[in-house]
Amino acid sequence: MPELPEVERTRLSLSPLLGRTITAATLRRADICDSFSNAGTPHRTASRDLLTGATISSLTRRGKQLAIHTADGRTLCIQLGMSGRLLLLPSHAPHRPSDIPPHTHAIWLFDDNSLLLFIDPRRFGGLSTYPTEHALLEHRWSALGPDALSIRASDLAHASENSHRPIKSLLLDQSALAGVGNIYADESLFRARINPSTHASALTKPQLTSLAGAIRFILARAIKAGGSTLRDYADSAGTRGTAQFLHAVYARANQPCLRCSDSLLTIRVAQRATVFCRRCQPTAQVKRA
DNA sequence: CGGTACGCCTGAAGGC
DNA sequence: TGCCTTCAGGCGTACC
Repeated sequence: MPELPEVERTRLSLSPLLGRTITAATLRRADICDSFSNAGTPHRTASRDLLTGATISSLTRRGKQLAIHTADGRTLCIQLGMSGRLLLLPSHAPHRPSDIPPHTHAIWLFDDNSLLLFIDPRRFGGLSTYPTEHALLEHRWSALGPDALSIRASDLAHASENSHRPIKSLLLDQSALAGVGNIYADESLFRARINPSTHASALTKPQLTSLAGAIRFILARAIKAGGSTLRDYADSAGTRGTAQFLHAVYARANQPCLRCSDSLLTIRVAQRATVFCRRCQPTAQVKRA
């Protein structure tokens, strides 16, 4: 389940594509792709622009979304969803049909004979194409909050104002901050010692500062570790991550808290399994005189 | 309109 | 052993 660290590792692993030209592209499942016209209206057309003929000029990321930019200005936005991944097959190996894994929905061929595959068994991910980078920023990324990797306490304060939602629900809201999913939300809240059910507007300034720092730390550390490989995540070179071994609470329900040894609890917040320590992340107490 | 509920989809895992 | 059910979850959409 790729979140910001896994998408960032995927982005970094695609650097061999810079300067390469797409000589052919195949869309094997049309329903994973949206195209945007110059007017910005999303629509599904018979021919979708998978950047054929274009030369890759840069690779960017905002939150969990990845964008491939080309020298002629076109932009392809890739959302990995829950089970999506990219696989880059290098040019020195001959490609056989058996090289193409199941659930491969799009294939790009490059001028050096390398192949890029978009694989997504659950199809929660997808591709969106834009005629310009501006169209991507205007019509898609404008809906995203600030990138979680550089989130500041003031950003969280702004998003938390007058919000009665549980703080975990806010962290998962990509329009509030972009990049945090269920895993890193739980990890960040544990590190900041904040109860996931706390109303966002009830957080104190020190708590917001702590939380922003925890989010940046947890995400940066996970990137360094290559991302979390829980089931089958790997970057585009096939390299798996080890950040799952750093998790303090995620998927550790009923196991001892690494800080106090109390048994970790599971509850549901915002429809998501949520693991926390009731002693290290206590429910906010009403202040008494 | 802020917030919650649901459905999409497949494979892993658990129960009987 | 094997079939059936449940769960996992990002995110768009429906709903109160």
